[in-house]
Amino acid sequence: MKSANLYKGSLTTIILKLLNENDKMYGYEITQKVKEITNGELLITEGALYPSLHKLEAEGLLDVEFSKVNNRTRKYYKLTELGTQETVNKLAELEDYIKTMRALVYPKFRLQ
Amino acid sequence: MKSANLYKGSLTTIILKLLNENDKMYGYEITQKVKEITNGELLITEGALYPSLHKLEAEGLLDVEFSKVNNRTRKYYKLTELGTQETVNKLAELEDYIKTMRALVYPKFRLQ
DNA sequence: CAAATATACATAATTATTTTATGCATAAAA
DNA sequence: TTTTATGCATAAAATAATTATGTATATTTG
Repeated sequence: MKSANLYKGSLTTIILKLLNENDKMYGYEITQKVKEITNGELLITEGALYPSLHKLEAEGLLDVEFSKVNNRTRKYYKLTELGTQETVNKLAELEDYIKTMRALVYPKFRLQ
Repeated sequence: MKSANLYKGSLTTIILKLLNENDKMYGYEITQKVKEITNGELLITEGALYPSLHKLEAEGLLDVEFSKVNNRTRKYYKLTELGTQETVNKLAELEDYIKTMRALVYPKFRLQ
């Protein structure tokens, strides 16, 4: 997903949140949306994205729906009920992560 | 380092920053300090810590110094000049990461 | 006093995630 | 007509962490 490897482990959170915002999206669209929002800061590779989408689907967090546009196939993903719940969890985990990291790197932000 | 895998990729940043704050530390001390600062939120495993310290030393970011306390050996690490520079980079990367993730998960925080 | 816990380091096997490379296919632009 | 863009997918390799061990000494607890 990029050189700075802090993004490792963040892909699921990103996918779930984008789907929460956009109702339904297809893989390529996700890569472009992330590129756009981050001004090219973060580029999601297909080798990371597609396996991740497949896994989320297998876990029942995403539903799939195909459609053909301009003679090209799109595979749309959308959140299931369970996926929406997991989105909430993942966002909370992100907040915890940020809070904890701030406590570690800015001693003034000590927790407690 | 913990269940929530957002921490993957953050260990180097944590180690470097702690050494920047504390001048010199030994491995076990680092695990305890992280546990303390994060109120037990983040537990660094030895299997992750020691290989990471060895790698940072091999890259010339850390210097090593042994000392014997209460008949037990401690291996103290401290930042080299290069290590201090890298600390600055890692902290900047963390800020970028947080900024980018906020842009992704809170659309109101759009970059640009 | 014996057993458990804490201190202190280290590595190997496994697992998980990502990068890099490759493959297929169609459409649009240069 | 070749390159770039759109669209999916997977396999090999790299990276990083967890889990499981191993060694050794010190301290605490029952």
